Amino acid sequence: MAILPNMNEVSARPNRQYIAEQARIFKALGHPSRLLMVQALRDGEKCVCDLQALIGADMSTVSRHLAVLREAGVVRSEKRGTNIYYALALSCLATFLQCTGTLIAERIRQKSALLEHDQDAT
Amino acid sequence: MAILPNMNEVSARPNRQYIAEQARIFKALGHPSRLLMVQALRDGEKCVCDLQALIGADMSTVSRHLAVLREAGVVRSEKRGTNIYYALALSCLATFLQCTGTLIAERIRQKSALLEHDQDAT
DNA sequence: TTCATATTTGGCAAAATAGCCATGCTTTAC
DNA sequence: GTAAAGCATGGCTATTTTGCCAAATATGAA
Repeated sequence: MAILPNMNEVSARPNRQYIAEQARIFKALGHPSRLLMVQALRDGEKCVCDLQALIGADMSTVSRHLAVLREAGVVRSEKRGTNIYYALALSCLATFLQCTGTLIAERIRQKSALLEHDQDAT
Repeated sequence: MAILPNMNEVSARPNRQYIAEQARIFKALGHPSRLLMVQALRDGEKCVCDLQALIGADMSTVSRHLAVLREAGVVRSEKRGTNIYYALALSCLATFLQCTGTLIAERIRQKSALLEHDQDAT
């Protein structure tokens, strides 16, 4: 029998492959264009053309970004007719986006307030 | 009054700064060494020396990684005596790590099974 | 003060990433 | 069959990231 990763062991002391895969997910999400596409996919699947319109970059660029997301397992793609439709494949992502979103909004708010204060002082 | 980001607007149609900040968080987490440190910090704060022992890279490398995490707002640091202690600053991260962890463990399990199957066939 | 310890920062070379253009592939329309 | 539409991929350059060494900084001990 092959050496299978033990769930408990994984949780306690993650092995290299496990960490690498998880980092891959974060890395895939760590680009504005890719994150924007993922945000959009929360509303439902979209074809590459839709996502290209959203990003406004070359089709080839969008396609590569989608490949990164797909290979990380963040999205999945399905071909129907002449189009390829992408959809979210990481259900728990929405919650996390919501949470960080709230935090970031708060941080941006505070930073704006700080800038305003500095302007008042000068 | 300064233009403050509106929460509703942010949720519906994220602006550039918002997306960039959120992507920054993911990017920071998208490196095996940084992710490993963050995983370790779930157990509580640690000094840089602890984290260096965990990663096994040069101290300067670890310090740089920590700076990336700190600037993204994933961790915060506090100086006490001659040490600097790092702690998680993104509470909702633990849940997401748990969720993706389960998913990844399952994927790795399936891939292992596939490899084993291929070996049986050859 | 001087020394040792803990951490950050400057600087550099190697590696990875991003984005564009041109090209190739696949499916539908004609 | 040919043409067109929708995506992916090869290939290239510019930029960014990574990781090390050396040097700077800060803090506590002697």
